[in-house]
Amino acid sequence: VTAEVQHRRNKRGEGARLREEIVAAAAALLEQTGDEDAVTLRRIARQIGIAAPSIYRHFPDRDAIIKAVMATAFAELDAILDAAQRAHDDPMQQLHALCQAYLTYAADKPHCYLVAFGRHRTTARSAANDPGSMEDSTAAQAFNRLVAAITRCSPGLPHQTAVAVWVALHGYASLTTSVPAFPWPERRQIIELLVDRMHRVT
Amino acid sequence: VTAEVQHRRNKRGEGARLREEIVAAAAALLEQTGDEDAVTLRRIARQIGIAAPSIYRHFPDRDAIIKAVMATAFAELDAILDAAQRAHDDPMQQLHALCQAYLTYAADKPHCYLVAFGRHRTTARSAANDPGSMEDSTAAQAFNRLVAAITRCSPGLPHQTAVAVWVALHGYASLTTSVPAFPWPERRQIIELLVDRMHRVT
DNA sequence: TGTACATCAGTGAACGCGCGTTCACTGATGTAC
DNA sequence: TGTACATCAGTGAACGCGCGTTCACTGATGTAC
Repeated sequence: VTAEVQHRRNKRGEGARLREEIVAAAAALLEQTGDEDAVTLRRIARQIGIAAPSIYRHFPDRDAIIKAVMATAFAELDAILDAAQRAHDDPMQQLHALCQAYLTYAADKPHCYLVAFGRHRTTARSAANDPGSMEDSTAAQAFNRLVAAITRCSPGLPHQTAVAVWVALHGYASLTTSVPAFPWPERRQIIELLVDRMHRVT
Repeated sequence: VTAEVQHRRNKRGEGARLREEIVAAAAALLEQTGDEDAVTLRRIARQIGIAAPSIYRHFPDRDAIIKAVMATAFAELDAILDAAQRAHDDPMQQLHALCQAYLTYAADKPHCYLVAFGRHRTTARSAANDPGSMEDSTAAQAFNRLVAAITRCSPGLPHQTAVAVWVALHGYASLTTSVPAFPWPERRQIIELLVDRMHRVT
């Protein structure tokens, strides 16, 4: 198992293409293995069919690749949430669509999602050096959509309610991946239950 | 940095003591680093002040140590939940205490908690070989306490409601650790909100 | 149209590292006589 | 009470591995003249 594919050399000026291939391969590796540490330069290189040092033309070090993968994942999620919201006019329908899209994304790329929202180590590390880093702010951005949608639906205590909904969505997304053997209710059922009970300020 | 402490040789028949020290050191390492892969035989040995091969008197391989740490964590959590529940007679107070205890444990040992309930890789791996493994069943055990407590409080749809509560607790526990920069509500507030809205079948 | 050359995309060999694990061992200690 | 010995707890050196990263390089390709 030396190389999965033989890589075709890019043309003059198109070297940047390899950058995308590297990020895509890293994301695929992360999704397949579910292990951030399994995403090594050498495995990425092997998957693409290039030599490992070629990566250094595009990234200063391994960590930069991981960060690029995270940035891509967050951008995807954000785009999906945005699209889901725009598809409806009614605030309640928007909220439903938002939750649905959130869980669908997490189910489609479970490990990318888990690493993106659960990488305690790097968050802990980077939080010491530079608080409010990319991850935190983009996580906050995804969250702010939910806050806004929930605020539109229910007049009272929007922040706490939104936190409760987000927290439950994240918990469902995480646990269905971590403990698949459990008899989980359907996505739609849990969303209906959550939204139904949460949005009413009785 | 060769050895943190010089380890005193155990007396004849008391060799089993080292086993506990190994598990404790591994748990401490996991909690400090937040990274399962940082728990290496050599680091454990260094922390205790023994030679790395000495570990093989007590564990067949590295994986067995990690499993022992997980088993200990689950046992602790279960004992804590049990104690919280026994401290009250009223079902509603029991439920509150249970949720409180759950979140307190997760806050005290955040990384142990996260790895125990979020180790997607090993769960994925072992689920292939032996479905319904130790982790799953013990996770289910912790969960079944919640189901029982919630069932006692509310007559309708206990399973889905219990899932919603557990899922929200897990999400809160995970995200407060992963995204500490966020303006999280207090533990008590989120519990009151959850229990209050969830247990009423309107 | 031909040719020299700068540049760009990518390579192969090598480095030092920490790791899990194996092996043959050492030396203290309790026990049998 | 003394001593030989089996056993138990733990060791030091070594192995092969995959890793991130560095280095001097190769060879195709577009461009200037």
